[in-house]
Amino acid sequence: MATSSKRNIKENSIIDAAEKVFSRQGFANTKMEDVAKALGMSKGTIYFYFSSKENLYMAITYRAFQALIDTFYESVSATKDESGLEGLVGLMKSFIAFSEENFLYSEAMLDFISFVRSTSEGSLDGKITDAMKESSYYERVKDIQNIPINIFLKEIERGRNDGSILNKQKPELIYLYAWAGVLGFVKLNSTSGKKTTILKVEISDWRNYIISSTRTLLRDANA
Amino acid sequence: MATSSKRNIKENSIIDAAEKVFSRQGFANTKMEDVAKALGMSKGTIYFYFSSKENLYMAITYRAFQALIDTFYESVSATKDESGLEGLVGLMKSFIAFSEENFLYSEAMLDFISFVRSTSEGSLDGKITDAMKESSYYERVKDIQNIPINIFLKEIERGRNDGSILNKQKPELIYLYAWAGVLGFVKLNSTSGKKTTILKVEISDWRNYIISSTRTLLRDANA
Amino acid sequence: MATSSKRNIKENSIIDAAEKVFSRQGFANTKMEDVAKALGMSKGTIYFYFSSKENLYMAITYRAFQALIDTFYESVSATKDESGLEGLVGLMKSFIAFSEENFLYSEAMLDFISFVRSTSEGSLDGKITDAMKESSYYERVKDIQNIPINIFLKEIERGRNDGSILNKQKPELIYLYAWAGVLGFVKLNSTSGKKTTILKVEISDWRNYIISSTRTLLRDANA
Amino acid sequence: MATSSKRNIKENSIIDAAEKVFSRQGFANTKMEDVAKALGMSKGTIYFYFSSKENLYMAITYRAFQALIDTFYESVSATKDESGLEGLVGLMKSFIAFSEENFLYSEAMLDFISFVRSTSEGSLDGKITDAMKESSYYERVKDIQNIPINIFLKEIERGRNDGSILNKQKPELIYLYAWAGVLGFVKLNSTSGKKTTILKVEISDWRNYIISSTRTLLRDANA
DNA sequence: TATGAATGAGAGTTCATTCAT
DNA sequence: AATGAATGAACTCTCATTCAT
Repeated sequence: MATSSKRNIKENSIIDAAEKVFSRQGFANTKMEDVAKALGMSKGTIYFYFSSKENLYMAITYRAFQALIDTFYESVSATKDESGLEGLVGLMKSFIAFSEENFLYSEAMLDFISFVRSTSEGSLDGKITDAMKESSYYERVKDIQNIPINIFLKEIERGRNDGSILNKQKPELIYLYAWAGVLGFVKLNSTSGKKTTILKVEISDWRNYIISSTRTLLRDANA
Repeated sequence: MATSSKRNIKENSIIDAAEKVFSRQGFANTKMEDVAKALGMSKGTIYFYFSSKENLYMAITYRAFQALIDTFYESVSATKDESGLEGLVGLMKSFIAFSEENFLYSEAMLDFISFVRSTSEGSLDGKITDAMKESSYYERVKDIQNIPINIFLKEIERGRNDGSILNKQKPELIYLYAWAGVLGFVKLNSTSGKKTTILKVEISDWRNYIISSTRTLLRDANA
Repeated sequence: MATSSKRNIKENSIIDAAEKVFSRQGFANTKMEDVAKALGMSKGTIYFYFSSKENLYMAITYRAFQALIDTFYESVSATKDESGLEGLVGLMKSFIAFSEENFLYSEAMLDFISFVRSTSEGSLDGKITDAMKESSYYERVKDIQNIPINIFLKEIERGRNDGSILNKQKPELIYLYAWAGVLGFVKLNSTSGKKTTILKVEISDWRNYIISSTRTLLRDANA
Repeated sequence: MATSSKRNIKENSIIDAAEKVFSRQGFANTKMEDVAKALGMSKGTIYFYFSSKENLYMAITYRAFQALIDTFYESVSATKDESGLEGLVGLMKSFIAFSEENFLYSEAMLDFISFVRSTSEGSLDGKITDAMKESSYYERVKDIQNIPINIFLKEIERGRNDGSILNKQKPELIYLYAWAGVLGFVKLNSTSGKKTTILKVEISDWRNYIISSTRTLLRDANA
């Protein structure tokens, strides 16, 4: 445990640094050298902990899912005394905040699902496929990727049971719609630095509108 | 004029090929060599017409905006006898179809606005900035980038005037919300190859739900 | 033809240089950079002509077999009026001289047959296998690898027919025995630089003994 | 002595493991890590006992010569009541069997003599030279490298004295000829895995032919 | 205009060796 | 004695871009 946790600490510090550098420069524009420099260590050391750049990214992806799961559980717990609708609204708020604060995580999760979708059919480039799949984190991520979705679906069910959600669409569809809206929101805002407006719209107004639309749509039995 | 149009023809054939190759393999995974091969010409020739890979991408971006503008005008024209709400719904349908059929265009437009947003503050990597801005297409794209938005906004106005749209939000906000939803939709579906479902949801159901939500939200005075 | 031969000239000049550098430093100890420097060109240019270091080595291997074949044909032609035994002796002399003058060729041919033997059973390391087999020269070499052997075997047959060779062993066995002797001879002499003795034995005496043993064994009906 | 022998035991177990791994994968393809893993110890520990990878290989080389010497002595002892010719034939049989069973030893001995020959003139790469010579085993090997040769030569002398060997060539030359034949034999058979034929020739036939040729040549006063 | 050739600055990865404990 | 970490120089191969003709 002692040894193992020491190693874990180091691994985590590497992931920490990698997150920062990838966030700033993007995955493709970042050399392993950059990550090493940010840590004051040598490239070789990073490879001692992570077998490849892809694997390092996968580790970040794993963190991303874990963090989202934590965020979701916290949200659910905070709204457990309110209606299911408010539970869902809480999830949406959390999701938006999470995605804005961790754009890299948002990208990583998207990359992952794109990757999984693409490879389940054998398209895409062979080498990337292998590099990804050989990552020790790949399976781990696969194991937890659906947890956020399930949390979301459960809240929909709760809202239907308590009558706060009248929308009759398939829960998964509602999730996809919500996810897409959040994804588009952060994509359009990304690399915006400290900007607070886009197209003369206050980003906070947009954020609020996503929430209010969610309410509107969930309450509407015909939506 | 004669020379110029000859040149234009050549340029367009290069863009045609580049679109195909980029669509298939993605921009980053495509070498200039690949584009040249697809054209049966040499790399050098491409550089005779396009100063850089970025510039070529910018040319595609320009086409993307042009194509979207055409699509939007056609939609507006096709629904000019219907209500403003239906005009907007028509735009949404067109937008979705356009994005699905031209994922590369969708990406290019997103890249462009991300780029513009990022550079107006001087963040991002220096080299890309220069390469992009030196592109002869850069200014051209800047000139037309807002036309789709304006078309969209005009339909909202029309809908408000004819009473079919009761939603009181700022038109730009409605546009952003719509754009984000479509963007998320295609992003989550991209690289899906021939898949027709995601998370057990029929993609066509999702598409329909985007439309019906649009109607719901636009009609709702409190949304 | 003009273009093609120009390219061929360049390719050959690269192979020329590579031969020299590999001969001096060995394949493994030579960087592509070294070959490039020897040519006064850049690494990239070499990769323009040869897809990999392995492929360059394969090109050398191809040359090696071609050169041996030429040498054998010349020898056969020079001894066509003598007995089959003398024909074979001539081949041996040629073989020895060839191997001494072109140690790299000797090594390359040995590597090739070792490689072929090893892969026909699927042993060896996967990556090397692929790199080798992807070489455009691989198939070419396969096509000609047996020609020297066949020339050798034909001379044995001729010698049996004219009564100069009485040895009754399987021709292939005689070839293997001869090959092994020559191989061992050059291996033990390799990297000897300008040395003329080994173990106080004059190399020329050794060379002569190989020849005389060949005669002795071929003439002997009981050997 | 106690400490020293403890150390010796450890050293030997490392050499044991290294032999296995080098035999399987070859020296160049083996990482120190692989050897460590095979031993269940760390790389650092290996470096505690062996100053370098080369040094470890030198230790193996030393073993190789020792083992060959043992083998030769045993053979001589087993044939001491037979003629000198049969003694030599026995040595050849042993040599062949030894080389086939210990291909790594065969390679190591060849590398050693190539190395010695090359450095006595200062050719070859500087770094390897230093690494080799700094090896504590280097001198040890030098001290015993000629023993197998001397054993061989003594048997020739014995054969001449008892009249069983009529061949008048310099003994060292006979040794070189024999060594080369065996070396070529194992080289051509190496990496052949479990193959029992080469060029449609049974390897056992080849083996037998080497022996019978030896007899033929040694008996022949004019060879 | 067009092309084949050439360039050269990387980029990821490897691994023998060293070091701190 | 032993180990896990750390190092950093190599090394192959890539590819946008440029150049000479």
